[in-house]
Amino acid sequence: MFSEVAPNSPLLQNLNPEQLAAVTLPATHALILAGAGSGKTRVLTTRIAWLLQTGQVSPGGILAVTFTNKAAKEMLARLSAMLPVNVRGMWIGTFHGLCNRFLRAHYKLANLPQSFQILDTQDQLSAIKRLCKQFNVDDERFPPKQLAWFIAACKEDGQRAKDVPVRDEEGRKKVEIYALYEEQCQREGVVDFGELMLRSYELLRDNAAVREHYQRRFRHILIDEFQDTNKLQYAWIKMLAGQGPDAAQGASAMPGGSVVAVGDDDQSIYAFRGARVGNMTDFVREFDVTHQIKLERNYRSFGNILDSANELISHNSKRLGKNLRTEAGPGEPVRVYESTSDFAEAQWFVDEVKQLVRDGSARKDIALLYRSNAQSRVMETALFNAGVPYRVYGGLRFFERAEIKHALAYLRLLENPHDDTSFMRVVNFPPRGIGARSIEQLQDIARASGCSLHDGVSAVTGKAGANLGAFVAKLDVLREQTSGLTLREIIELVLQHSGLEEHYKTEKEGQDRLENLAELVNAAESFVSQEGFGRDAVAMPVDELGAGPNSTLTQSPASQGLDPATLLDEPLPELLVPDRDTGETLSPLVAFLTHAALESGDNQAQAGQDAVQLMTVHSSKGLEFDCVFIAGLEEGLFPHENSMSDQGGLEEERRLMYVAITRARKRLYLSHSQTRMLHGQTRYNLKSRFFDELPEAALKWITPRNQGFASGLGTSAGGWNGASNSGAGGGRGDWASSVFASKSGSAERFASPPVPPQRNAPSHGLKSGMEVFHAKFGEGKVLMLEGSGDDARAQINFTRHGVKWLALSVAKLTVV
DNA sequence: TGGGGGCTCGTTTTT
DNA sequence: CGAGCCCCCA
Repeated sequence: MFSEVAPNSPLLQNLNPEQLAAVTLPATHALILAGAGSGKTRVLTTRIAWLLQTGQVSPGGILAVTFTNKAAKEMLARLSAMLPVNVRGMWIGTFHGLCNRFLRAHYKLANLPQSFQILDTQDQLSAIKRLCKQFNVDDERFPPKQLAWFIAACKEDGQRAKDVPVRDEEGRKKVEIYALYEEQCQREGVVDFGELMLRSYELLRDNAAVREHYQRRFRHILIDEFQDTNKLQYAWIKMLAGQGPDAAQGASAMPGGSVVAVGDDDQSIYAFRGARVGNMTDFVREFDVTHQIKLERNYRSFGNILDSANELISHNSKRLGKNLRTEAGPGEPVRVYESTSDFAEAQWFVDEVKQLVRDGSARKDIALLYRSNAQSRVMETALFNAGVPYRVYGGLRFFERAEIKHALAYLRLLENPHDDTSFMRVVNFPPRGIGARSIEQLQDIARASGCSLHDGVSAVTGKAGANLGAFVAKLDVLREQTSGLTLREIIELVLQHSGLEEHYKTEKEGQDRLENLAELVNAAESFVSQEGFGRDAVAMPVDELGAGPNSTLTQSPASQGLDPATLLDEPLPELLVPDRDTGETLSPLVAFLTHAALESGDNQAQAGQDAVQLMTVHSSKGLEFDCVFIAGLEEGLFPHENSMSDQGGLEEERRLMYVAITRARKRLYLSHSQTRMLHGQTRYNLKSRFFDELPEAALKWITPRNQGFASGLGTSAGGWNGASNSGAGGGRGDWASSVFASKSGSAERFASPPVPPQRNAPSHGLKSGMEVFHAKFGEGKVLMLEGSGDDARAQINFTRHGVKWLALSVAKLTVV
């Protein structure tokens, strides 16, 4: 065991036995099931540090993959804090970042221009729209969004257009468009996110020399958030690890490195975008994984919170199996609140936050989580009115803002005039009299002669030709003027001469945009200095890539406390890729543009302030807060109605809830509302079934009884009163003592195990289709019925008042 | 050409 | 209800 090499290494101190085992695993394939808050990132980084320190591998032999830039950065930061090692030689980054690095190094073999640009989702969509227009695709039958999704899904599955099975005419057309889109991207020298992955994979698959080089190089492959990998990413890893299609052939297979996959099947919440939890079991089977370690000790939350998470997730059937435990004691109960309306819920939330802040909590340690973005509005309004600083995550990020995208488009055209997506974006921005007709004319010419829009301009005649010519001339002049300038100077010049700056100066809402453009200059400046062209994958000199494992150590091994004898410093076999001979480096501009595409930047609104954090449950993954509020826990919202049709969907919702619960360190609040404004209509929601899946003993119901709907519900039918309180609390009428079950009530507490609320046996005698009369809303027709007993509700289409949901225990209805 | 009015649609998202 | 999109009109 290598662990004997450095048994007393300070690195290994304070690790629990499972963590220690994971850190010091032998060089085999292993799966680490890392529960929420179990110190996963620490284990990953410590393992890398330990491997380096014990001389089992040199930095060049490490490949560590994450999903987000944030995770990659954190890993690098922790690592350089642990070891005085140059992180340059290691390949640590996101899947896409590493694929980009790989493709830049082998751009010729990948059949790409060295300065290829990356299309983000917006760019990809506009490229598809342009394509559809050009080929007269009916955008009713084939919405560009759907095509974009289709193409991305194909690529995630590793399928080129020719590989996609065609079943019907519609499928054939989609595949045809996919093929045309690929052609267009290739012609324009751009790649989308999926293409970064797919083309890297194909290059590894098809080029034995390249494949074997990297298989030999990467002795240790570590993957974070493995449950989120898609099919292609898993195939890519298999290829790099020498477990690809040719592995079984024996003789020709190169010895691949060890793969340590870290993940948590209970936190798999991205199936909707192609993630395959099944990769975890596939991995165990296909790599003959013999070492599996569970990290179940949680260092984040108190017992009641963990009990809730454990109990909830135990309702899922497809699990690898894992139970979080803590030594921190039970802590406070999980507080549950039921409100009458979404407004009331928001008001309660704000009041509670104010109280927490008065009691000494920092606002930034308080988070509000919700299932869908639309829920933030009412909460924001309440916070705003109360003057509580808050920050909403999600939304447009820095490099996605229109003015930034415009500036980047000019910059991209300097590097690559054939980037038609960028050309289209700014050909008439700021407005310079080039309208749809001129552009159509140009597109026709370009298509006819198979050239880029830029090259087609010279053939356009008349006034349109003159205007277009002036635009292209301006670009050409800019290109000349900026050659040899620093990145900062290039951007400043472009902002001035493109007319962007002038345009936003005169626009009345332009001040913010001008500030953002100024920020772009800053971003470029700090990219050049801080990222230092090496820490960041994109800017690495090409000749460093693929070099031997020690070539990137800046200090001698001995000076780093490494034992030279144990370093794997034999030179790697020559790799016959032309780019290595040239020693060319990427221009700072290309590097910066790549950085902008791969790292869309923070949404910097109110950053840095001590503000309450608002976000969806999805974007809360990986974060933790002292106090967490999960709001809108209602059937249809959470679990979301669109996910409830199948078992898999419901289980993913449950995992989502599990993620949400496990964000909390000290205090957790759950809330649901009886009514909610949705799509401009008041909806009457049942409380989420997830309440029925939580341990009663860990909960504390804090809703006053009988507050109900007596206070009035505006246009509603009078709504609920306390007695119909969703059956939410037993012990009705006694809320001062207020520690009781969230569901069945004290009378049934010792009865049978939790039973889902009955959803049959209506007692009201209504049926859908019946004509009814309501004192306030008049005549209507029953559309739908839900629930039973006190929870029974009917959806009724009133002739005069439209569709409404009514609580039958309250609404006075008579059958006509 | 571009702004405004009318229309539709409405989970979750990173790269 | 409100955001984003498209089309039409000035």
